[in-house]
Amino acid sequence: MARTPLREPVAPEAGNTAYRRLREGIASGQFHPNERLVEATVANRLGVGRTAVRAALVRLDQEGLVTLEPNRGARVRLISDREALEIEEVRATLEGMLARRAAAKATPADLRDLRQVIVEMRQRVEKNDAIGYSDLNARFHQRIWAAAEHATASRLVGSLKSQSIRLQYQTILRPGRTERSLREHEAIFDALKAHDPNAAEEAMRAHLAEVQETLKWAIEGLHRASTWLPG
Amino acid sequence: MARTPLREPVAPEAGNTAYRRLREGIASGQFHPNERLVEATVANRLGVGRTAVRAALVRLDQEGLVTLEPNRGARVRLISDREALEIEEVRATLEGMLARRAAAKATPADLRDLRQVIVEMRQRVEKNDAIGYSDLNARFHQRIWAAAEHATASRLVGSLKSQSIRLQYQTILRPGRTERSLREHEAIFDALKAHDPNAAEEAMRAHLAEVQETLKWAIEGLHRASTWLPG
DNA sequence: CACGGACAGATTGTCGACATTATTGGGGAT
DNA sequence: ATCCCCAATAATGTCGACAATCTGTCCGTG
Repeated sequence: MARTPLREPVAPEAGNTAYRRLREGIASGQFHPNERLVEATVANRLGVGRTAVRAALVRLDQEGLVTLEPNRGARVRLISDREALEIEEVRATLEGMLARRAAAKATPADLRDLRQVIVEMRQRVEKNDAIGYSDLNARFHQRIWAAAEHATASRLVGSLKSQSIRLQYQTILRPGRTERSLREHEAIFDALKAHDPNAAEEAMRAHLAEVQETLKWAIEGLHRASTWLPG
Repeated sequence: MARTPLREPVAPEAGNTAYRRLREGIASGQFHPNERLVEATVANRLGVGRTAVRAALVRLDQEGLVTLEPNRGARVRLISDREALEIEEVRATLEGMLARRAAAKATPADLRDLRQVIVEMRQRVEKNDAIGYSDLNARFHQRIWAAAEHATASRLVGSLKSQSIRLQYQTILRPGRTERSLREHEAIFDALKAHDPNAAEEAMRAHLAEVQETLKWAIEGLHRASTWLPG
């Protein structure tokens, strides 16, 4: 016999929702870099209690999306240009290792999925759909992580990726980037298919070196268009 | 000369003490692997409020030292043997990269400090002081991270290290390990002094490959002496 | 006019109380 | 005897209140 509650039940997972929405808000730019995150304000805005916000902030601090200073509150963490490059460098190192392992361990199912992603990528390139291509790009890499069966490295790489969202959209837009990117991905796939660890790591590193170059290009572009407002 | 600081994320006063003491307790084995961490109990034991414990648990979960399941509480995370090896593998990859960078960037001050550490290491080896050697080992590696000026990678490696404390003491005790380890460290130092990136990365990887071997040896040893009960 | 101390407002840190959810153990029906 | 359902219990999730701390401003002093 279900007893009627006196009050509409609050979200049963307020903490989780606070975390997800805050994270989403930061990723989508609703909360700007260096913006102060006042607990009470955020709590109101998200419709949850301050406790939930606080827990979310601790998590995001550990993840590097937010900085949390004692008695001085939280701000959206601004990933410096230098740090963005550092992140990309670490990512290249780790993903190279993952590609190596994936080459040794890839199953037919892994290869089938990857081939499918490549096929879809070609379609997006033909349609000049850079955004769609970007999604597929993420899927491609994640599929390799899964094939490598290396939970530790995968977790780290995933965490790094979430930190570098700020510049992601800039890099997508480089003219001609998608075509080159597609060829690089094909090279990676070929190496995986051939179960050649050295080639796989090499192809992945070459690919991510190109991504680093694109990132530098994007950063310089932002500097050149330095028309940002004080405050 | 200004170096990029390796900033540990800090949290408030009581929360901070709760975090540190819990972490210490897990590292030192006061809290056993898979042991359930009931918030109220831990709060009493540490003499802080439940809120502080909860915040600490969130951080430790994010760091990988405890697992936190919704509505089901926290337990000390048992790092599986496989995971320990994974961690060591990632560490080798990242520290190899850091050694490479350190070789390019090392200043005379860096090299002087490292040489000093090596000198002290020799003394500990002569005195058969494995524990003291282990401390110096940590200092040696951290000094290289600092020289590499790569905050992102340094933070990750530090976090990994904290997760693999469980087996650390086992690995120290392997007979003859310290002597070999010393020689490996000397090789790393020579490469850094010569500002030879390739040699530095190679020496570091060789060193950590040996550490991985020792880890496997320690794990097998524990299996052979498998007379302990799951808590 | 510059400097520094102290006050006021705002924000974070901590705690205890209450609601919600999992777990355990017992009782009854088959 | 076994299984299922349900109360009792224990632990977690959430909230509001209060204390501690920080920040900016105003005012008196030199």
